[in-house]
Amino acid sequence: MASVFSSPQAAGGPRSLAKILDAARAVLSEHGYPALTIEAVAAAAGVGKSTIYRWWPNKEALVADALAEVFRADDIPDLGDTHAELRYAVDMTIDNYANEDIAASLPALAAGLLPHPELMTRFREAFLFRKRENIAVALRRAVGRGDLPDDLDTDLVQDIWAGTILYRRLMTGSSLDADLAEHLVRLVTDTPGRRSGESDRESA
Amino acid sequence: MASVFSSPQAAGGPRSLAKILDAARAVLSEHGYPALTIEAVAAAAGVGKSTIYRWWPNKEALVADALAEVFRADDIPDLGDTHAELRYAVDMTIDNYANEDIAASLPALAAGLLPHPELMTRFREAFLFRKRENIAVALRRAVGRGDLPDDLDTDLVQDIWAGTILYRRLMTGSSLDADLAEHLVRLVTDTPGRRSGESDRESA
Amino acid sequence: MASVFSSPQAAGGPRSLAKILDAARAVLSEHGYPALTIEAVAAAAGVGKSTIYRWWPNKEALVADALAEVFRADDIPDLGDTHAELRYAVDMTIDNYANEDIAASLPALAAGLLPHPELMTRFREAFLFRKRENIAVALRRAVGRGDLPDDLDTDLVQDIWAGTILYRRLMTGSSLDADLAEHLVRLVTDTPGRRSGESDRESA
Amino acid sequence: MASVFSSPQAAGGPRSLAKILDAARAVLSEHGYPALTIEAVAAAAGVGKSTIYRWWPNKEALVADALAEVFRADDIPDLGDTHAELRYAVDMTIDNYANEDIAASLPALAAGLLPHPELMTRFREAFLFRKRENIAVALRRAVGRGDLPDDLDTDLVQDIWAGTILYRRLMTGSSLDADLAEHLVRLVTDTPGRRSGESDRESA
DNA sequence: TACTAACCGAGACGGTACGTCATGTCTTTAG
DNA sequence: CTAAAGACATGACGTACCGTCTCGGTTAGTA
Repeated sequence: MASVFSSPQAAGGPRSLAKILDAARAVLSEHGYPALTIEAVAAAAGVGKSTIYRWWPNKEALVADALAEVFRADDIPDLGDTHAELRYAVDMTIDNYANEDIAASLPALAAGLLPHPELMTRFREAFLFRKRENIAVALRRAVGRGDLPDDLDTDLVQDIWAGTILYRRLMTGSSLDADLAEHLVRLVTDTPGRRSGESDRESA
Repeated sequence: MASVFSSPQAAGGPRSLAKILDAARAVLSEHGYPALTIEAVAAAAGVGKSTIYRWWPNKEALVADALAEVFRADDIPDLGDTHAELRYAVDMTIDNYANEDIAASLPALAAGLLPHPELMTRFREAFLFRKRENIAVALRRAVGRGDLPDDLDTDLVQDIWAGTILYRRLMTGSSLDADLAEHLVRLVTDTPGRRSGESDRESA
Repeated sequence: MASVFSSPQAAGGPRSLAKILDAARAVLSEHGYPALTIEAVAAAAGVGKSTIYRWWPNKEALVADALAEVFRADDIPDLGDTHAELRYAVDMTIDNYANEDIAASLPALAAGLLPHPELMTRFREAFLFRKRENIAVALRRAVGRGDLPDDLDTDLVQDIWAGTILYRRLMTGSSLDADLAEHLVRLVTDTPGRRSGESDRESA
Repeated sequence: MASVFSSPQAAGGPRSLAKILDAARAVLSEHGYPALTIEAVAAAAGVGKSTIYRWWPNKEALVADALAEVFRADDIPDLGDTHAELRYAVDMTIDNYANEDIAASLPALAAGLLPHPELMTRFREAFLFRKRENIAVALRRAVGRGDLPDDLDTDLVQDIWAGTILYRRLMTGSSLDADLAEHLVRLVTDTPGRRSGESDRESA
C-alpha cells in the first residue's frame, strides 16, 4: 500500500520519500491534521517544498500515503477458532484507529475528500478494500464452519465494527479496549446480523 | 442548542446572526467544509467579516453553531412500542448524518477539534449529550418494559448506532436507508449488547 | 508624479504607501535592482506582501512609483540667460541619472518594460513627457531670443543630452561632471542640431 | 569575441556551445530578457542545465556571450572620405542597437552587472573597447586629414553617438534611421566636441 | 579495436521568490 | 452606536527557477 495517489516508486523515484512520509507522520502526531502544512512537513523532513510537490499533487495525497504506510490490512490467519479470528480482525481495526495521533487524521482526510468523489474512490481503494476483503475471508471461513449464519451480511458487520471504533475515537473519546473488542465480536457471534428481508426473529 | 461556542443570544445580540448561519450552511452545502472560509460566509451573508468575528471566535465555532441548529436531538416520544421508539431514535440519527451536505461536515469539524480538548468537550456537550440522554431515556423505558435486558450498555448501543451510520456516510458512502435502520434496531432488540463479560461488571 | 501605474491616492488609500516607497528605494540603494524583491521591500517596510500587491500589480510598477518620486522634472526658470537655462536643464538630467543607486535602476526598469508596450507607454508618460516638455519650453524660449536656430529639433537635442548622460552612467561608468554638462550645452548653443537634411523637413 | 566571461574554447570544449548560444538568442528574441531563464535556454537548446552551468557561471555570462557574437565592432575601412567613414561608424552603432530583439537586452544586461564592478569591467572590455578603438582610429584619421579639429574628444563623440542611439532605442522608442545617422555625423563634422578647457567658441 | 576519459541529457535536490488567498485584528465611513 | 467596508501583518498555498548534484549513456581520442 505504498502509494495511494502518486506513483513515486516509478523509475528514478524520489530519494527522500521515506524521510518525507516520516516527517508527515511526525507533524500529524505532534500538531494534528489542521496544522499539517506542506511547509511544515518540508521543514521537518529537511527537504525543499518542491520535492514534496514533485511527488504528491496536494496535501491530501501526501497524508494518504503517510497513513497508508501504517494502516493495517493483515490477512486474518486461519486459527481454527472463529472467536479468535474475529477478535484478531477487531483488534486490527482498533489498532488502526487507536494509533494515537496518526489514524485520527483519517476521518479528517476522508471529510476533506468527500467533495472529490474521484479521490474519495481512490482513498477507499487504498484504505478499505484490502482490509475489508481480508476480514470478509475470515467471516466466510466462520460461516463455512457453521459458526455464523450463512446469510451473514459481511459488509454490515464490518461497518458496525469499524463504525463503532471510529465513532468512539472521533466523537466520544471513550476508550478502545479489550472489553469493547470482546463486545463487538460477540455482537456477531451471538446474534449475527441477517440480510434484510429474512424474517425469523430470535428472542434472547 | 443555539450557541455552542459563543453567547450571541445575549442582550442586544447580532442583527444578522440568522443570516450568517444560513449563509454558513449554504456555503457548506455548495462547496463543502474545506471551502468554508469566513470570507465566503461573510460575502454570502452580505455582511462584513468583522460582524462574524464579533460573535464567533473562529471558524470552528461558527460551523458548530450552524450545524447545531439543524442537528436533531428530539425527545423520543413514549409510543408504548419499544421497536417503534428505537426506530425513531435510529431514524433521527440517520437524519443527522444523511443530511446531504451539512452534517457531513461534522466529522471534519470533530477532527479539527480533536487536538483542542477543551473545545472538543464543548462540542460533545453541544452535539452529543442531549441527544444521547434523550435516547437513553427511551432505552431505559424499554428496559423497564422488559423488552431489553436490564444490564444494557446504553452507551455502547448508541456508539454502535451512530458509529455505523457515520462510518457509512463518511467512509464507504453506502446508503443509509430503512433497511439499515431496521437492522440496527434489531441488533439491539434481538441480542442486546451486554456489559463486559458474561457477568455484570461495568465498563468505564 | 505620484503614481505611475496605480491609483493609490484614491479615497481610503493605503496607510503605508510612503513607508513602502521609502523601503523600495532603500533596497534599491543597498542591493541594486536585481536584488529588489517584493518580499525584501515588504520586510524592509515592515509590511505584509499583500499590502504591496494590493496597490501595485507587480515589481515594475512599484519601482516606477519609487523612482518617479525622486525623478526631477522641474520647470526651467526663465533666467534671461540661455546658456544658464540650458545648463539648468542638463544639470537636472545629470542629477536624475547620477543619483547613485536609485536612478541607475531606471534603465533596468525600462529594459524590463520593453516587451510590454502598454506599460512602456505609461512609463514614458510618467518619466519623460513632463521633463521633456519643460525643457522644450526653455529651448523654445532660447529660439525666441534668437540664441538658437528656429528649426531646432528639440527632441533630438534632448535625446543627445539624456542619451550621453545615460550612456556614461550605464555603459562606460565615466564621470558626469560640470565639464560634461558644459560640453553638452555648447553642443547645442554652438551648432544646434538641425532638422533632417539641410532643409526643414520634419522627422517623425 | 567568442567568449566574454568563460573560456569554452579550451581543449575539449563543449560540443553544444553554438546550439546553446543560438537558443539563448532565440529566447531573447521571442520573450525578452526577463523571460530568459537558464532552464528555458536549456530546453530550447535540447541540452541539460548542467551543460550550460559547466561553461557559464551565470545567466549574465551566457547572455554576454550570446550578444557578443552578434555585436558589431568592425574596423572602419579607409574610404578616403571622412563623412562616409563616420557614417559607417554610426551605422554600425545603430545596427548594434536596432537589432530588434537581441541587442535590446544589452542595457538590461548592463544594468544587471552594475552592482558587480568586476563583471562590469569585463563586459565593457568585451563590448566597448574594441568597437571604440576602431572608431577612434577612424576619427583620428579624419583629424589627420584636417576634417576634424585636432583637439577632438573621441570619447565624448562616441558617448554622444552611442548614447543618443541607446536612449532612443530604450527610452523613447523613436526610430533609428538614416536621418538620425546623418544628424549624428554632422554634429561632429560641423562643430566637433572640444576638450574641456578649450575656450574658443565658434558660432554657427 | 578497445579503453577511458570527458562530456552529455536528464532531472532530483534544497532553496528563494513569486503572486494569490485566508486569517484574525484593526480603523475608517455612513446610516 | 452599529455594522459595512476594507486596510493591515501574517503566513501557507502551489509554481517557476535557481544553482548543485548524481545518474547512466554516448563520443572521442588515445593506446
